[in-house]
Amino acid sequence: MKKITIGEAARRSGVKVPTVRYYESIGLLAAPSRSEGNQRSFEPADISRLTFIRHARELGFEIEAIRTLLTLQDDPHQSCASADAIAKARLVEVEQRIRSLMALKAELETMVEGCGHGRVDQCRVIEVLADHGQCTRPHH
Amino acid sequence: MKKITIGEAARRSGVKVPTVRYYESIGLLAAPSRSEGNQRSFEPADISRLTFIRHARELGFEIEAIRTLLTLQDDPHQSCASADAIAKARLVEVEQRIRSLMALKAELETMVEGCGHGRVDQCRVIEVLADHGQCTRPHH
DNA sequence: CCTACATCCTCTAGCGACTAGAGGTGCAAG
DNA sequence: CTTGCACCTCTAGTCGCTAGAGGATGTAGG
Repeated sequence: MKKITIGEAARRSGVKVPTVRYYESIGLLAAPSRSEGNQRSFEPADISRLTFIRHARELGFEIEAIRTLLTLQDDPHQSCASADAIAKARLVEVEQRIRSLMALKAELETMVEGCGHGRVDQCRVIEVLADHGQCTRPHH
Repeated sequence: MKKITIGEAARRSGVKVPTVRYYESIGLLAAPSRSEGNQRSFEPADISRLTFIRHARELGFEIEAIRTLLTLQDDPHQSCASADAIAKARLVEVEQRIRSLMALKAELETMVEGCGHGRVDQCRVIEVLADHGQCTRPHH
């Protein structure tokens, strides 16, 4: 068994070194064994776990959701309903966020298009911000 | 001149009371005059400013960007180019965020659809998270 | 005038998920 | 043996608020 250093683990999993330590500190990752010189020595399973976490984070799952997903993964005989529910909830969140960002985009476009590149007193950007009634779509 | 209390200002601007104080503390809003009993007394101009801030925050502008936008608004003879640049930068950010969320949505949908509602060892949700190679689209 | 109650005040600490930096140790190559 | 990088722990900072403690003020009713 060759020792995997934290730097190596970071490179393989795509999680940054301080973040690996952070995950250990909050108990998301079990504390690995140490070398004689007190340096962390990871197992291949830790790399998988870190990769799992990174991927879930990229998908926008919160740490607490990931914690739940990881305990599910650790016990493969459990029902998959919780995992499903977590993913579905995240999907709803993402859909809502997209809708809200689309409305935002429309408003920003109006602002930017309306900018005559002159002085501030004729600037549509400032104007729209100052007076919400100017928004073409009432979205918030 | 009738005195506008912080509660009244919050109600009129849609910014919460502690947030109004927070904005004052970071210098986004000038410190208002005080009543005999040391209570804040706002002017109508403060309400406009708070509304401006709230609107800009809803559009996702960062506090520092809003600070710049506000100084622009305070001096209407300046060129509108900075305001324009800030808005455009925000637009680009929003567009990128939308694209990334769309990719995410697609991946979450695959996960949720693939869930057979059985046990974890057959669960696509867990599986996809564990092994990124399973992603249909390589987006990150 | 007194009391009840809402609203106000300041101050500190906490949230999530890291990130940065100080100050020190381990280890491998030349 | 020294150079220099990677590692260690610990604390504090980031952003934009939010929560709570502990106390003062303002207002309406009796």
